Amino acid sequence: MADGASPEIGTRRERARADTVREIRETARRVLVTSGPEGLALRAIAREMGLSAPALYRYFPSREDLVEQLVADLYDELSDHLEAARDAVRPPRPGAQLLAAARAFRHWATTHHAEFGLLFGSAAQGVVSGDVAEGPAELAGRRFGGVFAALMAQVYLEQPFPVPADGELTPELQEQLEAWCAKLPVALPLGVMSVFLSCWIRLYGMVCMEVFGHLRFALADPEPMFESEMRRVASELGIVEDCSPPS
Amino acid sequence: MADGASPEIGTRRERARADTVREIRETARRVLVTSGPEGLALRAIAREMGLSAPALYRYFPSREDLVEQLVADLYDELSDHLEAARDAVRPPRPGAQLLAAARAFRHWATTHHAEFGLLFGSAAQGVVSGDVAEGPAELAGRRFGGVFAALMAQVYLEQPFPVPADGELTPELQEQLEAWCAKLPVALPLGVMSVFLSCWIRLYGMVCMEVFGHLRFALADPEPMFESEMRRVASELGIVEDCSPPS
DNA sequence: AGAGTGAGTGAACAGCGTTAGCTAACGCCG
DNA sequence: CGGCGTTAGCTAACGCTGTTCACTCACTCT
Repeated sequence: MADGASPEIGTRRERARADTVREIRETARRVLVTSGPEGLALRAIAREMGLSAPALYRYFPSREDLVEQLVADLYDELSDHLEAARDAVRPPRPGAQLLAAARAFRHWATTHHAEFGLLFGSAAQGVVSGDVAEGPAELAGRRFGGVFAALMAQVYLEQPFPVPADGELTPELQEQLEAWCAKLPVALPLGVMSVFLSCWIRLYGMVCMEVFGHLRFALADPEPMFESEMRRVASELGIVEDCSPPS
Repeated sequence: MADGASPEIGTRRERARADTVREIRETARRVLVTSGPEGLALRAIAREMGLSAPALYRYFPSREDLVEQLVADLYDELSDHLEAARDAVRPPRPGAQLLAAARAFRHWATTHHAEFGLLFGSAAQGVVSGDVAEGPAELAGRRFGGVFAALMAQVYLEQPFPVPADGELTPELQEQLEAWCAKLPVALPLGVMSVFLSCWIRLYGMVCMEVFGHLRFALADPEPMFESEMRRVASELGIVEDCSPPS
């Protein structure tokens, strides 16, 4: 999807190279799921595809770059998953679609622990890097976030839900939200942005806690709590459609 | 605090050993902050205290156990920090204390990135381990959670806030919450437990996203958003006290 | 005083990311 | 078709990691 180059382009060598790069990414993906984020070693990837480790340096300048490419691939895969769930909703009302995407997010996370850990855990570049690295991972991450943002906007535009007026927000928060809004394609009331962030925080928090095991102190099976949270969020957004999960 | 043994106890050797263990833990802590979670190497710890790496195996059976001990220490330190913030609130109304603890949590997280990453990131044992390991880290983690749980209970007992009735909860969720409630010292309505979890999810989600950099796509400075979230949560809990941060 | 225990050591193993230097095959151009 | 430059891949090596083994030395207890 992001690498949508027709296979007939470029010289023979360039095609072979592109194939190898693709194979490396697929193999890395496979090693990730079988060995976990900690076992994602260059040598393991090379071994898996019958290469020596230094050979990979012909294709990626360092392990970090390879991992970043993998992160981008995973974000894309996750985005595809969300969009598929969104588009499968009949009738296509934005509210139901938003809930479907949220459930798809949790489903993907719980069935792809290693991948989720790589994307959203602290192992990513997140902990320390101060400036916003404009790599492919960042780009793919934006696409992922955009899926939820677009749905949220549609929900609001179709049927506005109660939102704090600009005056109710702290001046500091207004400033932050305005700066963000300026980077977005469509302008929405600042209150909508704050509600979107709030909802996203709840979804992220819930799923992260479940996958990282920080909910086991209370719940053996977090799904009912997840559904409860979704219901609360949905009611805050004025979503009145059938909220029962598709199961 | 957790290791409250008087210094006069045990034989000479036992005291020396306890001192060394303590020194190892302190050194590990120091290495963690200077080199990050990835740089927390046995050899680095040993080097820092003029030892060879294998010497540490006299005190900890593996690096994993040392890290677990460190996690427990950090949980204790964080709990102390929260309790100090809680106890500094005058007058000591539970609502204001809960807010103070939440702010102290964020403050500790943002000023202790490496430590927070070790406690709450995916690098911990959380991603894979299926069963609940009853190590010292788990115990210290429970103490940490207990600070918030106790405050929440006090807030409710002093002035009950609106809470879903048992009948409004899914049977599955009721079951989960009852199982949890059975492990707790005091029994509270299931609705309170669900609201507590919901609030904790929001706090955890907000702080995790900020520290792990998953909020930079929107906010350069997440503090105003954090305060906004706290205000929302507080109003849900019927907390009407002065909500302004102490700054 | 002699035995035993335990702390600490260096050497070693397997694995990691990464670099350097080499070989051999490939594609292109005259 | 012959030669040349590019490039994929290799091995060897460096420094790092966690961990084990065999050993020494000092301290403790009988």
